[in-house]
Parts: sequence; C-alpha cells; structure tokens
Amino acid sequence: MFDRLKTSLDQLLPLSREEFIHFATLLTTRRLAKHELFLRAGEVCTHIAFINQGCLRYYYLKDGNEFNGQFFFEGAWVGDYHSFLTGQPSVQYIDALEDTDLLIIKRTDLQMLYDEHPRFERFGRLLAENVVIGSQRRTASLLFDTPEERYLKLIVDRPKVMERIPLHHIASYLGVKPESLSRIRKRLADNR
Amino acid sequence: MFDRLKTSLDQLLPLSREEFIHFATLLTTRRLAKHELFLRAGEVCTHIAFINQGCLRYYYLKDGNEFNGQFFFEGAWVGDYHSFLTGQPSVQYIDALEDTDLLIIKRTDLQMLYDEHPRFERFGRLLAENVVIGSQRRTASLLFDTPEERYLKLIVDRPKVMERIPLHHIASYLGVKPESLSRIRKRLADNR
DNA sequence: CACATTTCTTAACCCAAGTCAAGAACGTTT
DNA sequence: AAACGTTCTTGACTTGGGTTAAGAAATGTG
Repeated sequence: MFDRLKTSLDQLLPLSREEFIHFATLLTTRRLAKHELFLRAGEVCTHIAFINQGCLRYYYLKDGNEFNGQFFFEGAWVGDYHSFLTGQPSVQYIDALEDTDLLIIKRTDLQMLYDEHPRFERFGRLLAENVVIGSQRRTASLLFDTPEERYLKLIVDRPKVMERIPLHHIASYLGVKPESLSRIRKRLADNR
Repeated sequence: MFDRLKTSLDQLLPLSREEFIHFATLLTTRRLAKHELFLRAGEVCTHIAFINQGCLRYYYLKDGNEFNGQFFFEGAWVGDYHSFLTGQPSVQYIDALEDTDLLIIKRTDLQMLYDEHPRFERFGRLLAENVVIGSQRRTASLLFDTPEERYLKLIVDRPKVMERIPLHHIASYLGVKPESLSRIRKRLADNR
C-alpha cells in the first residue's frame, strides 16, 4: 500500500519510521477511473495526491481548446501549486489518463505537519525545489526549441510519455496541433 | 543597507530581530556594472543574490542566439535554481541590465541556516513555492498565448519591464525575434 | 461479429513569424 | 561635428504551424 510512497520519499528525504507512519496516517486513498477529474478549473485545490499507480495530466482550457501542461506517472505528486498555496480558484483541470490509484493529503494536514515537524518542512522545500527545476526546463524548451526538437527530446527523455499517452495529447503538450505533430513525424520518417 | 531586504522578507515570512541579524551577517555586497555577468553557463551557481537596486536577466544561448528566461528587479532573488541545488554546471547566463547592487549569500551558508533553524527552512520552502507559481504561469503563457497576447499581458502585468528593458530583450522574452515584435506593435498601433 | 468512437494521417490553403537586407532614430565617444 | 554603436523599424521573401475537411486505422462496445 505505502511501498511506492516510501521509496519515493526516501529518494528525496529519508524519514524515520515514526515520521513516515505519522505521514501515512494522514493519507486517504482514492481511485480515479480513466477520464475522471481530480481537479476542475474554478475549484480551489485543497488536496495534493501521490500517484500509486496510473497517470494524470493537468491542462488548461482556452477558447474550447485543451493545452496540456504536464503529465504525471506513479511516484509523482500532483496538484495545482498556485491554487493549493494561495487558496485561489484553480485555472487548470487535472484528470486521469488511465485508471489511477491515489494517496491524498489535505492542505490543512500538510500545513500541520510543517508546523509540527521541521523534517516535513524540509520535505516541502525539496519537493518545491524539484518542481521549480522541472518547470524551468519546460519553459526553456518552449522558449527556444522548435516543436520538432521538443518531440525528439521527449522520445529520449520521457519514453513513458511516448508509450502511454495518445499522440494528440503529446501534440498539445509540445505546443502544436495534432495535424502538425503528424507532419513532424512524417518529415522525420522521410528525411532520415 | 538592509531595509529593502527586511521589507521583502517580511512579505514572505516575518523573522525575529535575532533571526534577521543572523541572516544579514552571512551576506556580502557586490556591485555589478551594466552588462557584467553574475553567472556564466558552465559555471556552478554557488551563490544566490538579493537585488538591492538594479535589474538582471537570465538567458540561454543557443546557436549564437540569446533567449531571455526572466527579468529581475530590486526586491527579487536571482540565481540558477538547477545548478544551485544540484551542483551541476549552469546552462544559463545571468547579467546586469543596469548598474546593480546585490546582497549575496553562499550556498553552504544557506544550507547551514536551513540545518540550524527551521524558520529558514520555511523561508526556503516559501521562496521555492513562489518561484514555482511564477514559472508555471510563464510556461502556460508560452504554451497557449500568442506572442501578441503575451506582449499585451506584459504591458499590464509588468510595467517595469516595459519601462526599463530594451524591446529586443522583450522580444526574446516573448519568444519572437525583434522584427516580429516590431510588426506586432505596428499591427496594434494601426488598430486591430 | 458489426458498429461506433477515438486516434491518427493527409491535403489544400492561409497567415504569422523567421530570415535577410537596409536604413532610420538615438545616444555616446572622440 | 563627425563617427560609432545600439536600438528599432520596414520590406520582400521563405517557412512551418493553423484551419478545414476528409478519410484511414485502431480501439472499444453491444
């Protein structure tokens, strides 16, 4: 039940047995069916979730079009940082791309952990810092890589995405329409 | 000397007089002339800096072209998160766009603060969380806003950037060439 | 199995940004 | 003043992604 969580936490910051149990008692489980929403734009994100099994994405909706911000697999944490931290309504949706098992912690319980134990405060810092690194890398790629370069990097850097996510969602993540991703794939298949 | 720092810290997390003084004793000052580099790609980012006065940007270099990642003004912290946290060489440059006064803290001293006092650990978490929010907003804008929309938002959201940063740097920040930003401005001026 | 839905590709045309080249406006230096 | 560099704009042409429409291939469902 908590094996994957334990492994994942240990990579960031090893906790004592007592600390881990304390943490675990605050978690609830939730199962999302494929396409089920974890968060809807307009709602406040009051929980964050650890993915025990499955896959989610967060996306923005603009003029009826979806734009995929990020994909998350087992071992990752998901939530809307902005809404979770500020208490403002979220501007993004989070949904499951496969049947997915989650471990969920309430914002208030996490806040309590931070107040009670500096060890968890550090956990929160390290988690946020890692999210910064990922987010800045993504920003940089959108800024100066072509869609074709982003596609080629994705194949190398995140094979799981290529294996488990439909191409039209990948296109959206890369910042192009599905038709353009098709053309990019055609170009690559023909020219090399 | 430390007025602006005190004000800035208090907005994030008020510190006791003793805590603040402890923090302040670890800081050194540095003055950068316009165009002087604070960090060079290939170097490890061993310090982060609080901007007392002035303005910096970080940028990437690709095929001889500069791509501006972000601009920072007085009251902000600058550094390369990725390099600072992982100890790996940076892939970005940080330079001053005006004559700039900095307060600098060493990575090892900050680490020491984290270890000694949970209060600073919280400061680090809050700082990182705020960087996440900013970075994700920027990613989202690059993903689904047109360059024209990004330009219009910049005028509203960050007037300081429009006032103090040359247009060709703004173009780069928006993800277009200077010629394209000129055309965007022409389109908007010709009313459409 | 047949049917529907989702996923992916292709084609024709349009448009905005890139590229290359030139020059104007402005500030700084000599 | 003249010479220079920086900043910004404009024009002609190219390129690649968006749009629309259609259909093919794969997957799911009764």
